[in-house]
Amino acid sequence: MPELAEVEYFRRQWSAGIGNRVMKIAHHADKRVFRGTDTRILRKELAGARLLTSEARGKRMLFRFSNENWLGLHLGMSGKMQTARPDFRPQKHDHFVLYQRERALVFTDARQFGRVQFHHGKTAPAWWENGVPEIVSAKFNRPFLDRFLHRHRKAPIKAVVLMQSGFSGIGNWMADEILWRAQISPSKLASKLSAGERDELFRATKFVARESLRIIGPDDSALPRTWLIHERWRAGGKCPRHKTVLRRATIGGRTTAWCPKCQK
DNA sequence: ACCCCTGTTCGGCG
DNA sequence: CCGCCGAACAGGGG
Repeated sequence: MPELAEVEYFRRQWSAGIGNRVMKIAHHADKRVFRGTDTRILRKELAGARLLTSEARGKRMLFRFSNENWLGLHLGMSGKMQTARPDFRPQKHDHFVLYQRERALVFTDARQFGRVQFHHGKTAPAWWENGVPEIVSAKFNRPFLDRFLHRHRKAPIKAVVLMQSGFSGIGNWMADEILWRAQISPSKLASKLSAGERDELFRATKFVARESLRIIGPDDSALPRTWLIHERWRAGGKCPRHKTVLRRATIGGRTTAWCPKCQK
Protein backbone atom coordinates (compact mmCIF):
# COMPACT_ATOMS: atom_id res chain seq x y z
CA MET A 1 0.00 0.00 0.00
CA PRO A 2 2.56 2.62 0.93
CA GLU A 3 2.98 5.46 -1.54
CA LEU A 4 3.45 9.11 -0.69
CA ALA A 5 0.11 9.60 1.01
CA GLU A 6 0.09 6.35 2.97
CA VAL A 7 3.68 6.96 4.00
CA GLU A 8 2.64 10.29 5.44
CA TYR A 9 -0.23 8.62 7.23
CA PHE A 10 2.02 5.99 8.78
CA ARG A 11 4.67 8.54 9.73
CA ARG A 12 2.06 10.32 11.84
CA GLN A 13 1.20 7.10 13.62
CA TRP A 14 4.40 7.53 15.60
CA SER A 15 3.80 11.20 16.41
CA ALA A 16 2.34 10.37 19.80
CA GLY A 17 5.88 9.36 20.77
CA ILE A 18 7.46 12.73 19.99
CA GLY A 19 9.12 14.29 23.03
CA ASN A 20 9.42 10.95 24.78
CA ARG A 21 12.34 8.73 25.59
CA VAL A 22 12.97 5.26 24.22
CA MET A 23 13.22 2.88 27.17
CA LYS A 24 13.73 -0.39 25.38
CA ILE A 25 14.01 -1.78 21.87
CA ALA A 26 12.85 -5.07 20.38
CA HIS A 27 13.92 -6.18 16.92
CA HIS A 28 14.45 -9.19 14.67
CA ALA A 29 18.14 -8.62 13.97
CA ASP A 30 18.57 -11.18 11.21
CA LYS A 31 15.72 -9.91 9.09
CA ARG A 32 16.19 -8.39 5.68
CA VAL A 33 14.69 -5.03 6.71
CA PHE A 34 17.96 -4.33 8.55
CA ARG A 35 20.20 -5.00 5.54
CA GLY A 36 23.20 -2.67 5.65
CA THR A 37 22.47 -1.57 9.21
CA ASP A 38 24.45 -2.51 12.31
CA THR A 39 21.64 -3.22 14.73
CA ARG A 40 23.94 -3.43 17.74
CA ILE A 41 24.92 0.21 17.26
CA LEU A 42 21.31 1.17 16.57
CA ARG A 43 20.19 -0.44 19.84
CA LYS A 44 22.99 1.07 21.85
CA GLU A 45 22.46 4.60 20.56
CA LEU A 46 18.66 4.72 20.53
CA ALA A 47 18.22 3.32 24.02
CA GLY A 48 17.55 6.33 26.22
CA ALA A 49 17.24 8.75 23.29
CA ARG A 50 14.24 11.02 22.94
CA LEU A 51 12.20 11.12 19.72
CA LEU A 52 12.30 14.75 18.57
CA THR A 53 10.84 15.16 15.08
CA SER A 54 9.95 13.26 11.94
CA GLU A 55 9.65 14.04 8.26
CA ALA A 56 8.62 12.23 5.09
CA ARG A 57 10.06 12.75 1.62
CA GLY A 58 8.42 10.70 -1.04
CA LYS A 59 8.28 7.18 0.31
CA ARG A 60 11.11 7.74 2.77
CA MET A 61 10.85 8.79 6.40
CA LEU A 62 13.40 10.22 8.78
CA PHE A 63 13.00 10.26 12.56
CA ARG A 64 15.33 12.48 14.57
CA PHE A 65 16.30 11.50 18.11
CA SER A 66 18.32 13.25 20.79
CA ASN A 67 22.07 12.70 21.04
CA GLU A 68 22.47 13.09 17.27
CA ASN A 69 20.64 9.93 16.32
CA TRP A 70 18.63 9.45 13.13
CA LEU A 71 16.37 6.64 12.04
CA GLY A 72 15.37 6.11 8.42
CA LEU A 73 12.33 3.99 7.53
CA HIS A 74 11.01 2.74 4.21
CA LEU A 75 7.79 0.74 4.06
CA GLY A 76 8.51 -1.21 0.88
CA MET A 77 5.45 -3.10 -0.35
CA SER A 78 3.87 -4.20 2.88
CA GLY A 79 5.28 -2.00 5.64
CA LYS A 80 3.04 -0.50 8.32
CA MET A 81 3.49 1.53 11.47
CA GLN A 82 1.35 1.90 14.53
CA THR A 83 1.37 3.07 18.11
CA ALA A 84 0.48 0.31 20.54
CA ARG A 85 0.21 -0.17 24.27
CA PRO A 86 3.45 -0.28 26.24
CA ASP A 87 3.02 -4.00 26.92
CA PHE A 88 2.87 -4.76 23.18
CA ARG A 89 4.17 -8.23 22.30
CA PRO A 90 5.84 -8.30 18.86
CA GLN A 91 4.49 -10.88 16.45
CA LYS A 92 6.29 -12.59 13.61
CA HIS A 93 6.41 -9.55 11.30
CA ASP A 94 6.83 -6.81 13.92
CA HIS A 95 10.52 -6.43 13.18
CA PHE A 96 11.21 -3.25 15.10
CA VAL A 97 9.59 -1.86 18.25
CA LEU A 98 10.58 1.21 20.25
CA TYR A 99 9.14 1.07 23.75
CA GLN A 100 8.40 4.30 25.55
CA ARG A 101 6.91 4.63 29.01
CA GLU A 102 3.36 5.02 27.75
CA ARG A 103 3.37 3.37 24.32
CA ALA A 104 5.17 1.18 21.84
CA LEU A 105 6.12 2.42 18.37
CA VAL A 106 5.83 -0.54 16.03
CA PHE A 107 7.25 -1.16 12.55
CA THR A 108 5.70 -4.16 10.79
CA ASP A 109 6.65 -5.53 7.38
CA ALA A 110 5.63 -9.01 6.26
CA ARG A 111 7.42 -9.02 2.90
CA GLN A 112 10.48 -7.11 4.09
CA PHE A 113 10.98 -4.97 1.02
CA GLY A 114 10.99 -2.14 3.53
CA ARG A 115 14.06 -0.97 5.36
CA VAL A 116 15.33 0.36 8.68
CA GLN A 117 18.43 2.56 8.55
CA PHE A 118 20.37 4.22 11.33
CA HIS A 119 22.72 7.18 11.39
CA HIS A 120 24.68 8.82 14.17
CA GLY A 121 25.89 12.35 13.48
CA LYS A 122 25.26 16.05 13.86
CA THR A 123 23.41 16.39 10.57
CA ALA A 124 20.95 14.26 8.66
CA PRO A 125 22.49 11.26 6.88
CA ALA A 126 23.82 11.64 3.36
CA TRP A 127 21.22 9.23 1.98
CA TRP A 128 18.46 11.54 3.15
CA GLU A 129 19.62 14.46 0.99
CA ASN A 130 19.04 13.05 -2.48
CA GLY A 131 18.09 16.33 -4.14
CA VAL A 132 14.77 15.09 -5.52
CA PRO A 133 12.03 17.73 -5.13
CA GLU A 134 8.84 16.89 -3.31
CA ILE A 135 5.91 16.93 -5.71
CA VAL A 136 3.97 19.39 -3.60
CA SER A 137 6.94 21.80 -3.41
CA ALA A 138 7.65 24.69 -5.76
CA LYS A 139 10.79 22.91 -6.92
CA PHE A 140 8.68 20.36 -8.74
CA ASN A 141 7.86 22.72 -11.60
CA ARG A 142 7.47 22.64 -15.36
CA PRO A 143 11.19 23.07 -16.15
CA PHE A 144 12.04 20.19 -13.82
CA LEU A 145 9.31 18.00 -15.29
CA ASP A 146 10.27 18.82 -18.89
CA ARG A 147 13.94 18.04 -18.22
CA PHE A 148 13.01 14.76 -16.56
CA LEU A 149 10.73 13.72 -19.42
CA HIS A 150 13.47 14.55 -21.90
CA ARG A 151 16.07 12.57 -20.02
CA HIS A 152 13.77 9.53 -20.02
CA ARG A 153 12.32 10.16 -23.46
CA LYS A 154 12.70 6.56 -24.58
CA ALA A 155 10.70 5.07 -21.72
CA PRO A 156 6.91 4.67 -21.60
CA ILE A 157 5.40 7.46 -19.55
CA LYS A 158 4.08 4.98 -16.97
CA ALA A 159 7.65 3.87 -16.22
CA VAL A 160 8.79 7.51 -16.00
CA VAL A 161 6.07 8.44 -13.50
CA LEU A 162 7.21 5.54 -11.33
CA MET A 163 10.81 6.78 -11.15
CA GLN A 164 11.56 8.05 -7.67
CA SER A 165 14.31 10.32 -9.00
CA GLY A 166 11.64 12.52 -10.58
CA PHE A 167 8.24 11.59 -9.15
CA SER A 168 9.08 11.33 -5.48
CA GLY A 169 6.60 9.13 -3.65
CA ILE A 170 4.55 8.12 -6.69
CA GLY A 171 3.84 4.39 -6.84
CA ASN A 172 1.72 2.16 -8.99
CA TRP A 173 -1.77 3.27 -8.06
CA MET A 174 -0.92 6.99 -8.02
CA ALA A 175 0.84 6.68 -11.39
CA ASP A 176 -2.28 5.14 -12.93
CA GLU A 177 -4.44 7.77 -11.25
CA ILE A 178 -2.27 10.59 -12.64
CA LEU A 179 -2.19 9.28 -16.21
CA TRP A 180 -5.91 8.62 -16.16
CA ARG A 181 -6.59 12.16 -14.94
CA ALA A 182 -4.19 13.61 -17.55
CA GLN A 183 -5.78 11.39 -20.22
CA ILE A 184 -2.44 10.03 -21.40
CA SER A 185 -1.93 6.44 -22.50
CA PRO A 186 0.53 4.75 -20.11
CA SER A 187 2.47 3.14 -22.96
CA LYS A 188 3.12 6.41 -24.80
CA LEU A 189 6.83 7.21 -24.90
CA ALA A 190 7.79 10.25 -22.85
CA SER A 191 9.16 11.92 -25.98
CA LYS A 192 5.74 11.67 -27.66
CA LEU A 193 3.87 13.83 -25.16
CA SER A 194 2.61 17.08 -26.66
CA ALA A 195 3.06 20.38 -24.83
CA GLY A 196 -0.58 20.17 -23.83
CA GLU A 197 -0.15 16.67 -22.47
CA ARG A 198 2.90 17.71 -20.47
CA ASP A 199 0.73 20.45 -19.04
CA GLU A 200 -1.99 18.00 -18.07
CA LEU A 201 0.56 15.59 -16.63
CA PHE A 202 1.98 18.36 -14.46
CA ARG A 203 -1.43 19.44 -13.22
CA ALA A 204 -2.62 15.89 -12.57
CA THR A 205 0.57 15.01 -10.68
CA LYS A 206 0.25 18.00 -8.37
CA PHE A 207 -3.46 17.38 -7.89
CA VAL A 208 -3.24 13.68 -7.06
CA ALA A 209 -0.31 14.21 -4.69
CA ARG A 210 -1.91 17.15 -2.89
CA GLU A 211 -5.35 15.60 -2.62
CA SER A 212 -4.01 12.24 -1.49
CA LEU A 213 -1.95 13.91 1.22
CA ARG A 214 -4.94 15.95 2.34
CA ILE A 215 -7.26 12.97 2.54
CA ILE A 216 -4.71 10.43 3.84
CA GLY A 217 -5.84 7.37 5.70
CA PRO A 218 -4.66 3.80 6.19
CA ASP A 219 -6.21 2.77 2.87
CA ASP A 220 -8.05 4.19 -0.16
CA SER A 221 -11.51 4.27 1.41
CA ALA A 222 -11.55 8.02 2.00
CA LEU A 223 -10.54 8.95 -1.56
CA PRO A 224 -13.32 10.32 -3.79
CA ARG A 225 -15.50 7.73 -5.51
CA THR A 226 -14.73 9.45 -8.81
CA TRP A 227 -11.07 8.33 -8.66
CA LEU A 228 -9.72 5.47 -10.73
CA ILE A 229 -8.27 3.65 -7.73
CA HIS A 230 -11.62 2.18 -6.76
CA GLU A 231 -11.96 0.51 -10.15
CA ARG A 232 -8.46 -0.45 -11.17
CA TRP A 233 -8.23 -3.87 -9.51
CA ARG A 234 -11.81 -4.95 -9.87
CA ALA A 235 -12.68 -7.48 -12.51
CA GLY A 236 -14.68 -5.54 -15.07
CA GLY A 237 -13.60 -2.24 -13.51
CA LYS A 238 -14.90 0.79 -15.42
CA CYS A 239 -13.62 4.25 -16.21
CA PRO A 240 -15.27 6.66 -13.73
CA ARG A 241 -15.73 9.17 -16.57
CA HIS A 242 -17.87 7.21 -18.98
CA LYS A 243 -17.96 3.61 -17.76
CA THR A 244 -15.77 2.17 -20.49
CA VAL A 245 -14.24 -1.11 -19.29
CA LEU A 246 -10.64 -0.55 -18.22
CA ARG A 247 -7.74 -2.28 -19.92
CA ARG A 248 -4.87 -3.95 -18.12
CA ALA A 249 -1.32 -4.74 -19.15
CA THR A 250 2.20 -4.80 -17.78
CA ILE A 251 3.84 -1.49 -18.62
CA GLY A 252 7.09 -0.31 -17.12
CA GLY A 253 7.26 -3.69 -15.44
CA ARG A 254 4.10 -3.10 -13.44
CA THR A 255 0.46 -3.99 -13.81
CA THR A 256 -1.23 -0.96 -15.29
CA ALA A 257 -4.91 -0.13 -15.64
CA TRP A 258 -6.18 2.54 -18.01
CA CYS A 259 -9.18 3.69 -20.00
CA PRO A 260 -8.70 3.06 -23.72
CA LYS A 261 -11.34 5.66 -24.57
CA CYS A 262 -10.03 8.72 -22.76
CA GLN A 263 -6.30 7.98 -22.51
CA LYS A 264 -4.62 8.52 -25.86
C1' DA B 1 -1.42 -25.52 -6.10
C1' DC B 2 -0.68 -21.57 -8.66
C1' DC B 3 -0.54 -16.84 -9.62
C1' DC B 4 -0.63 -12.08 -8.29
C1' DC B 5 1.11 -8.08 -5.74
C1' DT B 6 0.60 -0.03 -4.12
C1' DG B 7 8.89 -1.26 -4.26
C1' DT B 8 13.74 -1.18 -5.06
C1' DT B 9 18.13 -2.98 -6.67
C1' DC B 10 21.10 -5.22 -9.70
C1' DG B 11 23.00 -7.43 -13.86
C1' DG B 12 22.38 -7.96 -18.81
C1' DC B 13 22.04 -5.81 -22.96
C1' DG B 14 21.40 -2.38 -26.74
C1' DC C 1 28.87 5.43 -20.28
C1' DC C 2 23.69 5.82 -20.34
C1' DG C 3 19.48 3.92 -19.65
C1' DC C 4 15.75 0.34 -20.23
C1' DC C 5 14.14 -4.15 -18.83
C1' DG C 6 13.39 -8.38 -16.34
C1' DA C 7 14.54 -10.96 -12.33
C1' DA C 8 15.05 -11.38 -7.54
C1' DC C 9 13.87 -10.46 -2.93
C1' DA C 10 9.59 -12.75 0.92
C1' DG C 11 5.30 -13.64 2.35
C1' DG C 12 0.20 -13.38 2.24
C1' DG C 13 -3.96 -13.68 -0.14
C1' DG C 14 -7.23 -14.92 -3.94
